[in-house]
Amino acid sequence: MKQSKLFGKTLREAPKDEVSANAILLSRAGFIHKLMAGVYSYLPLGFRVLDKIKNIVREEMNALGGQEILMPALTPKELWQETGRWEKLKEIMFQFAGAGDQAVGLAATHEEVLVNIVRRYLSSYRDLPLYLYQIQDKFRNEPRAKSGLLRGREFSMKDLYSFHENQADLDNFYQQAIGAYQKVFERCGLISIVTEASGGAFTTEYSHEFQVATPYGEDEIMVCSGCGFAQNREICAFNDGAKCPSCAKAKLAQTKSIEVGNIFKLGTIYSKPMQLTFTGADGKEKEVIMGCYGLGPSRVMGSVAEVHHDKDGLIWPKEITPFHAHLLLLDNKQAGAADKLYRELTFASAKGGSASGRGWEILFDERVESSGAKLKDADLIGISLQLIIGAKSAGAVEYRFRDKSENGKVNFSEVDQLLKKFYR
RNA sequence: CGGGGAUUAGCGCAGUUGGCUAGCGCGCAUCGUUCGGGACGAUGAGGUCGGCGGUUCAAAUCCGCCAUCCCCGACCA
Repeated sequence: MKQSKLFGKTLREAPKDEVSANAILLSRAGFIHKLMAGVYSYLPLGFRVLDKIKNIVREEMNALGGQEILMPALTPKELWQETGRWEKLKEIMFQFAGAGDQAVGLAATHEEVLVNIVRRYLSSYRDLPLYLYQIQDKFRNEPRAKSGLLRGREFSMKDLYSFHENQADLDNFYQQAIGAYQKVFERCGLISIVTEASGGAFTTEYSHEFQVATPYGEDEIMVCSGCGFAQNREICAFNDGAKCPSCAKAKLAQTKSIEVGNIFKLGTIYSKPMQLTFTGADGKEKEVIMGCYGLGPSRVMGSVAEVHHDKDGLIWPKEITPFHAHLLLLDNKQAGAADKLYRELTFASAKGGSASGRGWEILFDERVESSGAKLKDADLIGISLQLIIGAKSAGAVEYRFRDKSENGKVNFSEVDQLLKKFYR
């Protein structure tokens, strides 16, 4: 991608009123655009990052055995009445009149919609277990949207639902899901803390939240530095500095954090009222045991921006960087060489898999701008690797990792190797 | 929903004891000189001053209502 053609511009100044790092930096760098409180558009750079996060989620959900589907956001009142949630969720759900005054609502979650589908197809224990998920925008009429992407009224969510014939099978899958979630967050460059939290109305057991420590988080958790025990402060019976109830060695420390995922054992809370049953091997009809597993890609993106930045701008972890490299042309005398390198790196063989095909995602800054402006923009945008062609690089290519871990020079012919070493 | 702050050009802001044609910086356009940490000069385009109503000879400026955004709190399957 040539940067002169890239839609979206960096802003020298932070948007008025924004305070959170993710809102300021993602806006300034041209990743997102706010339409109204808690509702954002994703511009080309932001869309690339969000898409990469979603694809990581897809890979890990598929590895769990999940099958991706897509459900509607627009839903009828009658469906929600089966579980009593039309009333229960009326504060948080956008509910309004559709055609002919039919009452409809934008789904804030999808248990009812999915159970309605599954009960149509599921009849035998042979159909279980079953894991279905979607990545879709959720709508929640939050009383107060805040902190950029961290709390929105429309936001991206991956929701996985599992269906089992018994509790033991759910328990087993639930543990696998915890592992998959940790893998997703790790790949996105986040350290997630598996935190026990209230099961809410779903279960007397704890649910588990995946929390990322950051001062801009709205949750508070108690974490043991020794054994990894963590509880949401809402349910924790111990105070900051108390001895860990789990390992009895280290102390608990209170930390602000942002919840990027939350998983629940639902049991039969939905299958019972909606009559989702199956016939067991013994010929008896039983209620399906369910679990649900939420993860917010847009909130992950905001959290990464909160955690990975410095005074100059964003610092994307390599798996979700909008481009593999930011190629900066700082010396017009070398425009030809830079353009040649850009074409070589981005060239993807038509046949696919050919040795000559590189297929790297490169943002090539060939704009008519001062060198200073290009360097500033590159740091603000935060692509993991910067490749600089300028008077100082003297016939070679200077490279810098945005996290400042490494820099140096390589020959033009060695850039592909450098990329391979870092990304593959 | 309670409390606080804000709303003037695409973005960030100045301008109120009410007064002539509403300014500045960034960005944008044209030309020239620049080019390794947001270059410089010249010229130019761009505004129902958030909305509605009121006071007045006269309102960005005073008064009332409303809307929106941000922060703190409440809330957060």
